[in-house]
Amino acid sequence: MAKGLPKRSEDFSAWYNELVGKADLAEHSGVKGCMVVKPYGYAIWENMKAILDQKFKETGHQNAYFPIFVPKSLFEAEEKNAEGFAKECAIVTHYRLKNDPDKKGKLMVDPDAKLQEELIVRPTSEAIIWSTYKKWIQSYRDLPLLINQWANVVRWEMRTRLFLRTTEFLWQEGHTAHATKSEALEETEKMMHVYADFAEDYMAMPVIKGLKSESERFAGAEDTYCIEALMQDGKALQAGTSHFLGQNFAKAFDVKFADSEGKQKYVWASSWGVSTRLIGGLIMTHSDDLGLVLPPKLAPIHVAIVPIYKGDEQLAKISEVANKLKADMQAKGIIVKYDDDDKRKPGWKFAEYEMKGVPVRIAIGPRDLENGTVEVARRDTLEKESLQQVDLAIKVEHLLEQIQINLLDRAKAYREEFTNVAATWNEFTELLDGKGGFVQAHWDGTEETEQKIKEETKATIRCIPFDQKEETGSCIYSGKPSKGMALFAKAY
RNA sequence: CGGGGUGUGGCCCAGUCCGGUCAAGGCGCCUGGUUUGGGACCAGGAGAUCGCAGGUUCGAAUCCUGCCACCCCGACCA
Repeated sequence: MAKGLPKRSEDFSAWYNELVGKADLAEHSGVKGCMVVKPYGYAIWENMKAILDQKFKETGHQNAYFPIFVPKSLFEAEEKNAEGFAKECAIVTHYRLKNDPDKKGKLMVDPDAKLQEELIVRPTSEAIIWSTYKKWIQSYRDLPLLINQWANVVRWEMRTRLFLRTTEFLWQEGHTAHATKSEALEETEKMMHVYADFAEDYMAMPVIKGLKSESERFAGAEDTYCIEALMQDGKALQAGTSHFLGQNFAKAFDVKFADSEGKQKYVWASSWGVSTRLIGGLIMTHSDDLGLVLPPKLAPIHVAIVPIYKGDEQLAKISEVANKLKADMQAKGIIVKYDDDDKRKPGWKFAEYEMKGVPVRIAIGPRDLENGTVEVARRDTLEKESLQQVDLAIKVEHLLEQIQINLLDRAKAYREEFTNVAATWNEFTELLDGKGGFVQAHWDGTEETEQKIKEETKATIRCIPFDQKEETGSCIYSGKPSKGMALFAKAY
């Protein structure tokens, strides 16, 4: 692994790009905008997935799987949804290749194999799923229908960045159907909280919960709830969304049920999703100029043990101690890698595990053998201390908990420092041009104002936070009356 | 879609302006040895039709034409 990263302070974007590569998380593939998620990066996703999946099941959802292709006629059924995604769709038009008569050894699309109806590669699955729900739902007894899907989707974006915005990405999408509006709203809200809890409890990434403005709302939704996180460069990241879909899809796909009185009614819906983008958020929340910093609850490896030795005999003695400590830690559910690879020197390994964000590193050398100690280094603070081998597993267990807490505290403190209230337009622009971060300000609630602010400052309304005191004021831009504050930021 | 850039062993890249032992260097890999408390060192070795297709020329990584791909910056977006 090559050494050294660009500094965050000098070029955040280059720092991020190189970190993703050097920490062995992902790389560009030969396909435009599409990434290869490498084993170490995928292990993080698997951890996220396992926890989220458990949370979905605890909240009553079941997993299912729907096709990657959506026939155009289904896709266009819900007009707003179709319109919103139309300009970023991959479309399958043919189903066969043939040998090119003009170019030996080359293939060409067989013009005779044109599909009667084009297939859209799903950018999201509402259409295909609601066309299926029509068959599944007849009675109020079939409701609520609570389904989640783990899948890949394709959105043909102009510009991509590893994890943050790739043409193909992995995600989960929940699609639920309910008998009443209030149930659907409750579900929408519940899943936003599930996401927020996951972000804080596992990713150690504090988020702001709120409502999207109309222009930022999901195409086809009545309301979009979201969680917004703040990255170390002062830009916001939309980390998850939960949509209240009203009866839009039920009407578009004619999904009705008979209520207990036998009356036919349209069902109410929600959909919600998070993606591999969370990994980008994880990176940009905690990592430093030495590399990745991972919260223990998501780290593929909790502890790396590095032996420091001269000769096979000494290595054998160290290995004996290391393996015993490893077994003790594993018994507590700690994931330990004992790295006795003789081809790498300790210094190389130290740098490598720092780059990969392993929360705790333990070094064991001849001095430690004599003293019954080990050297314990924590990734978050880079502090090192010598600890007695006795009860090490318990100490490491506590240390991992402390690291998890510290990362969240640190991220919260950062966010607090970079969340400011602007009372005047001057303050507003100065904050956005200067330190960046979230800026709370009164907004008149109109799309025109939102658009003008975006044009002049590049900042968008990330959300109207739920957690704010009722307070009237006047719009930062137009001076018109405002019923509350919106949260602005430049965003990814 | 605009602007910029890049394409040379597995990876990073020199060389391209000015055509001629130019296919260099570093990392990695293989062999052997010495090393090991913050990215070791020595010796030897393997590995490239220089993105693709044409063209100019005695001769092309280098010049010309066309094409393709990817990256970065913007607009758009999770």
